Order: sequence, then C-alpha cells, then structure tokens
Amino acid sequence: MIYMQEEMKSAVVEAIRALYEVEVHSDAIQLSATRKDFDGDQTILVFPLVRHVKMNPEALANQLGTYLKEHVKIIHDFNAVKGFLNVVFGEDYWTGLLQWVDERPDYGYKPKNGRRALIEYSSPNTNKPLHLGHIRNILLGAAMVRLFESQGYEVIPTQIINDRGIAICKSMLAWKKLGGGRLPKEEDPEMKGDHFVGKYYVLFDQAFKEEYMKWQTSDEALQIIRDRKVEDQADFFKKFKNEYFNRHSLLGREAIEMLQQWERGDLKVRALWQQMNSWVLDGIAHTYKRLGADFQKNYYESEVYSIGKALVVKGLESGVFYRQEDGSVWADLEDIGMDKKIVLRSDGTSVYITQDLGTASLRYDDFKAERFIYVVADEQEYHFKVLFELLKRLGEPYADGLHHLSYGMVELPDGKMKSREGTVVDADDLMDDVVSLARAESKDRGEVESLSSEEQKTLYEMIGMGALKYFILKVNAKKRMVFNPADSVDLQGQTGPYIQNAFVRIKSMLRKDTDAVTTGEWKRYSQLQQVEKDILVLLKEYPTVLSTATAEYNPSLLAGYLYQLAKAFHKFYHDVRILSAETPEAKAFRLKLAVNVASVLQSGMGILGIDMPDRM
RNA sequence: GGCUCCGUAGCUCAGCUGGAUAGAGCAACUGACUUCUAAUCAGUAGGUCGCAGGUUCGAAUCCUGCCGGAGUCACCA
Repeated sequence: MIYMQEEMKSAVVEAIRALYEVEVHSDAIQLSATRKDFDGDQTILVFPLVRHVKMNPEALANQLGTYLKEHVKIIHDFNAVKGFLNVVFGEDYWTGLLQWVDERPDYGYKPKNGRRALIEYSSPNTNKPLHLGHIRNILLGAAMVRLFESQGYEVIPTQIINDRGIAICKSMLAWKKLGGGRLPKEEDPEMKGDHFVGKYYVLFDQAFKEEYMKWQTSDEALQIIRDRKVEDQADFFKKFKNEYFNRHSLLGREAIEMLQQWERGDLKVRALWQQMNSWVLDGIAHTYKRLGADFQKNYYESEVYSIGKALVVKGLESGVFYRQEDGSVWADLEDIGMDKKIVLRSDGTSVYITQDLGTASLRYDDFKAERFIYVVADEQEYHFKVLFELLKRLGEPYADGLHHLSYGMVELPDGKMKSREGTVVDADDLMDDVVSLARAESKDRGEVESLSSEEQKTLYEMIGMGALKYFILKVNAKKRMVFNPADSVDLQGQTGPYIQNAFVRIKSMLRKDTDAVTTGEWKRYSQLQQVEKDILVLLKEYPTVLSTATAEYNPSLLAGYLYQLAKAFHKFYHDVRILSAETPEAKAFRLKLAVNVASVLQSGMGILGIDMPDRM
C-alpha cells in the first residue's frame, strides 16, 4: 500500500523503467496534492521527467497514467493536463490510510535513537521579571524540546541564570536604601518576588536619573563640557551616561563597590544577593509553570563565568589564540572575514564569550550530548558565529552539533521594548489579561456553567494560555514580530481556541456515543466525501510535519499544520452528519476519523505546550 | 561602511529545495443555530508579491543591482 511519498515515487520510477527503459532517480519525481480546481487526489509533475524521456509532457503524462492505472492497485483513474498527471485513488486507499494512521501508537513519533540533544533557552536575569520577549524565547525553547523528543532524541533542557553583575547590585542597593527591610509578601501580598525585585531595580534607575539630571548643572559637569568643546549638550549627556555612572555618580560608585564586595565574597553582600535571587527565581518559577517551561539542569552565571579559562590555555597552546603585550588574549578570525575577538582581558578576567566557551565544555562533560541548541535572540547572531568557530578551532568533539536557534525580537508598534524606559509588556500581566479575556468570552457563551469554579478556572487558563502560546508560535521564529498590546489576543480565527474547539467538538460527540469507534465496521464505508479525504491527506502528513519542524528548528510549521487540520475538521463537522450519519458504516468511519483527528490535534498542540480542554 | 535578516491584501502572517488562476486570519459587508457545542461554516470585497534587470518551457520563490527597515561589527552581558 502506498502511504508514504517514497513508495509512490518508486512506483513512478518503475513505470518509467518499464515503459522507456530509462533509469531516473526518485528525487526527480515531484509529487503534490492535486489542486482543488482539478480532478484527482495526487499530482505527479511530469516536466522534470521530460529531460530523461524525450517526449512532450502531455503525451508522457498520458502514457505514464495509463501504466500506473494498470499496474498500481490503488490508482483507479487519472487525467493529464499539460505536464501535470493527476491520479485518482480508489476507496480502498482511503480506508487503508485511516487504518494505517489508526494502528500506530504515538503516531508521528519516532523510536528512541539513543542520541542526546541539549537545549538552552530562557536564560533570565535575576534583577527583574520576564517580559514578552522571554515568552517568545521560552515557548520556542520548550516546543523545540518536545519536537526533538518526538524525533527520538533524549533532550536535556537547560538554562543559564544570569545572577551576577551590576544589574542585580542595583536592585540590592535600592532595596537596602529604600526597602526598610520589608520582605516581598509584607510589602504587597499580591506581588511575586520577581516583580518585587524588579520594582527596586526601577527605583534605582529613577534615583540615578534624578542624580544625573541634577549633576548636569554642576560646576564639574560644566567644566567637562567646556573641556570637551561639546556643542549638543542633550546628545552629549545621553552618551555620557555610562561614563557618569562609572566615574562620577555616587549611586554608581556604591553599586560598583557592592559588585566588588560580591566578587571578594563579602558575607553580608552575598547573603543579600542570595536572598534577592531566591525571591526572583521563586517568582519566575511561577511564570515558567504557566508557560510550560521545565529544566533538567540550571547553570548559574555566578558559578561559570570564569570557567572558560581552561579552554583559553588550550587555545594558546594550540595556536588558536595569541597573547598581546598587555597580557590580553585574542583570537584572529580575519581569515574567514570576521574580526579579531578578545577572550581574556589584560587583567586576566573573562569576557562574555569566555564564559560561553567554558559552559559549552562543561555541558559536554556533564551530558555528552551531540547536539547543542541555543535559543537566543537574533541580535546575538554574530556572537554565536564566533563562539562556534572558536569551538571548532579548539577541536571540541561536539563542535559540529552546535546550533543557534535565532529568533526575531518582539516589537511594539512604536518600536523595540526597553525595560529601562518602561516600554515592556510584562509576561505575567499579559498572561493574566489573556486568561481574563478567555473567562469573559466563556461566560458569554455559557457552555460550561455546570463545571465547578475550580474546573472553570483551569479551563480559562487553558484557553487563555492556548491563545497566547499559539499566537506567538504560529509566527516563523526567525521573523521579528510586532505585538500591539492595544489589540487583545484573538480567540477566533487562526488561533489556539479555534483548534481547541475542534477537539472539544469531537470529545462532545464521544461522550454521546463511543460504541461505533470500537468496532471494525468503519472499514466497510465506501462513499468517501472530499471533506473526509482532505482530513486523511492531512493526517498522513503529521509525521513529516514533525520531522521537518524539528530539522528546520521551526515550530510554526507545526502550528500552521494544526490549524489546517482543525479547519478541515470544522468544515467536515459542518458539512456532514456524524452521529446521525446515513449508514452505520458512515457513522463508524466518521467517528474513527474524528478520533484520529483529536489525537493528532492533542499530540501536536501538546508539543507546542498547549493543553486541550474536553469542553469549552 | 562590511556582514546578516526582513519587505506578499488596510492590519497580522502563510507560501520561498522554481510548477496549474498567489493563500489564511483579523477588520468591513452578506448569509447559515428547533438538528452532533456558531470560539463554527459559506460568501462578497480587498494584490504592481519593495523596484529594475537576468536565468528558465515556467519566477513571490533562484541570480545581480537598487530602494526601504532591523540587527550586528565592545577589554557590556
């Protein structure tokens, strides 16, 4: 039976051999679903074959069609239009296809292949809560974890927690000065720990800005302006901000001092740091749960930020790196059109890329994974290009399995989100908004009044989060996406709830009648409608969709597919009667079909991290 | 300036390893719930696929140039 494209292709290859004694490779055979305006189920493109068999396309299509009709059991008819050979399958093909799908447990999944993939995503900072940008990162990362699992990989989801540096010191300092020793729940019982710490981060920045504004009219500032012959003052002060923080600011000095105390291991500073980090991580854990993020292993920047030095030594020995007179260590990548890159400062401390070199090596020691996938925004493309090149030159054994899943930043209608300027869409707020939207919509519809309030709450969460997750994941990751907070996330049309609704309709039917599903009666159905064939064609594609989405690191392919399937089902549901079908065979067949649609929808949405409700 | 990515309907996006008349959703307008859940279905309207060349039997898709937008080219992370 021909259910996979490869089998169809080899049938065509054989036909060419028999008819013309010509060998063509199966790659030369192009297949596609027949367009709606033409008769037929599958179309074979004859144009590419014309080169091998010197004939005009239409004549070739006709001879090929005649041969296939005679020799391939399931092909019952054909027609040829120009170079397009449309073949028509018999009824047995369709029932056979349904059986083929139905019989497979874990349909679409490949068996375990014994290979390991490590996926890093999320990577939060511990000085503020997550925002919409993190949501995209997390949803993509979590979906990739499940996609790789579907392909037989053992996956290790991991995150690196950016828990050190000047930013967290700012929050610490502000809390120390302004917090009055209050704990998160004391200040506001409703506020999560990450928001609490984030609040102090913002307070620091406000205080710093005030200080800076005041300083701008001081004698010291005026002196600098005179010395540097500044023309545009506003522009100068904008650019001077960093230098001011490092050299002139009182607050800046305090924060820097705190960072130095942290580096020295000052007990009091470390204790405060631990405290604030744990508040943030507690808060973020909540957000993770709702987003479906889960990590097998956390790496902390505070523990790994200097471990790359061993690789630097290795690179110096093998000549990948060189040392300058000032003591700094560099890699020269100009031979492949990239720049020189510093890997160790003149004072011997690490830079960002040194840490990444180190963690790569550490992770390999920890897990011996052969694939390393980094889910990181596209602004870091160059960084990863350099990183991967360096690891390759260092001869690391996993260097060929590295991949940067680069995704576009989420933008607001008026530009990029900037946390300092307060133009961020907070992750928790957004999730709450979408869930209450789902609640309001559901209340209007009144379908679930019989459920307990606890069940209803779970349901609203499923629908709201389903809408949000689908909204983000349906867009190709590599494209930057525009999110307008003023337009709420849709619940109708190409959305998560639309797909959930298809599932709910099926579950609702099955509550009324399951007997027909368990018998084999459906195999006798023979009056297939186009809407039923459309669904079967889609069901057949599911395994291919999973493997392509994985290979291309692109969950949006799966999201698009699931919409197609749900759409085909909604049309089917509308056009034909199922429980009250014309014949018992028809009823059994349609229910069997629906059950398989439900299971593929649930499986696919599950990979996207979206739960499916039984009613809505 | 170098490199990378993007430009498709009013908006948000599919389609891009070349194939038949470029597709969805939203928004607008029309119709379909006494019949399996209308978060649904059917329809109308909406397009110089950024522009100009080239390759090809055939280009939204591949190549070149240009225009517009974003990112990056830190002893920041």
